[in-house]
Amino acid sequence: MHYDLNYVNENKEELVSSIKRRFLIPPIKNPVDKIIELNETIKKLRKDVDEMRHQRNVVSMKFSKQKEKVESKEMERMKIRKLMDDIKNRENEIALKEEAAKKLFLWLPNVISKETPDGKDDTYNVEIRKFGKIAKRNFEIKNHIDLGERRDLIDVESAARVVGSRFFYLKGRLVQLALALEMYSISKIAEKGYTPVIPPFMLKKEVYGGIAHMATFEDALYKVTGLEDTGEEDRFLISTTEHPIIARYADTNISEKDLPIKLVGVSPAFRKEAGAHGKDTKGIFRLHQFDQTEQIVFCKPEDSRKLHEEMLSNVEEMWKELDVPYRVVDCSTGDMGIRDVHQYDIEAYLYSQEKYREVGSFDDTSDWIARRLNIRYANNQGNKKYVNTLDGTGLPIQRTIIAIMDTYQDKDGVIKVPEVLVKYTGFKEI
RNA sequence: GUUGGGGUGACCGAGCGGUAAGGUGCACGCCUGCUAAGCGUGUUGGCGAAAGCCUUGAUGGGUUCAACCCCCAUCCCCAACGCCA
Repeated sequence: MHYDLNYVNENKEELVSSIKRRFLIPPIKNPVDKIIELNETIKKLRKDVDEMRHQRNVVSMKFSKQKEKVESKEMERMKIRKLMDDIKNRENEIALKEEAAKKLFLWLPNVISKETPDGKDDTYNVEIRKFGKIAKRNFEIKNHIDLGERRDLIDVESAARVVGSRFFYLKGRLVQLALALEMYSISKIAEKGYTPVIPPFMLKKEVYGGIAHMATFEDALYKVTGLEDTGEEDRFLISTTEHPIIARYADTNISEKDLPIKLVGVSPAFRKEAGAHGKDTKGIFRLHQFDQTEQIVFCKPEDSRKLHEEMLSNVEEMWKELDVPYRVVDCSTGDMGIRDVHQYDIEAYLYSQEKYREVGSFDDTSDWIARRLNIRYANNQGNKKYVNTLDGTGLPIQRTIIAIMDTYQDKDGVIKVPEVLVKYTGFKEI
């Protein structure tokens, strides 16, 4: 876990304003000032320690040159022992201050882009554009649960019995549809120059600590406990494909010529959804386990704007080809992730709910993650800078299935397979 | 899992108690009529205007005035054997 206090000095106003615009409640009053203050103290202590270390090195050098006879070796040794004790004390002090500063630093959100609309929740999100006509139907649309159960394609009840709520069995041709959606979206995005990746589905705690807030451990992540007798460590199931993919780059220096790195991952994701009691409890809309494809980009700061738009347009292209009505919204300050400078959501129209529902999120996290994970590149002046990271959903498989079931069912409950998927499913209807 | 061998900068690669060779790549500067050439400087991180100081050898400890080097623990990689979808 890496942290960068000077950054706080340099971005004081922006950070303070960002906290306010996001309606966040800080753990202490004026956290930004406190970090700056701690930073000053730490620097001073470090200087002391460096000075003392220097003294030790000087003596040590004398020993190494046999020419200069060291007089009273014992005295020198004693002196150094004492010096080392002092150093240890100072270092303990530094460690304490650092821990406090780190805690606050980890809490800090990213600064917000000026263009982001202000507002405390998603009702303040601003619609940017819409695609597709919402068709009139002369029969009643069945929601995916009813349709899925009747056609023996989805079984959540049995899943509830064996694991609990918010899990599912997918059956029959819906399985091929799910896999077709994975293949389709990976292929589509790979065509745009993104390298496909299947990541590990678990991460060590220390690794996860860098990516996510401690709070999310409790609320979002499932823990896999290691065997005690072998001392095997605990791991956490990933809550999004992006985490293991980004983590792979922690503490690395990327050659400038390798940027941008564009990746498209596929994996399941596991979420506790602790804050979502009562929301979307039925069916496969909000799940503890789901599948997704996801775009991840590492780039230079000056390219992030462009690539943010690119990731969004990659996915809009898919929804257009799937021919499902959707809209794009610019997320308001209170609705976006704390890592984000700027966030777009894409929402598909669900006929069964007569509403647009989220099916993708596109995050420009600037260097927020890179700063914490220490991911840099050398620019052409030779100095190291933090990369920018971006992530954007490809397709959330289960939600996309819902959208397709809603859009493509006929009055008999037969679901047509969208044209672009047929080459992956091998059949035209379900 | 067992035994053995290893982990050094963006990358490759030496040294094996006295304070990180060399090469490739990259950046900056120079040189060349042209040229896939050549020369110089820089390239772990921190503080500093700079000089400089500190730091860094998978990770964490220990021994020592001094550790990449010795000792202990952990992680990872490779080979062989075992186990296994």
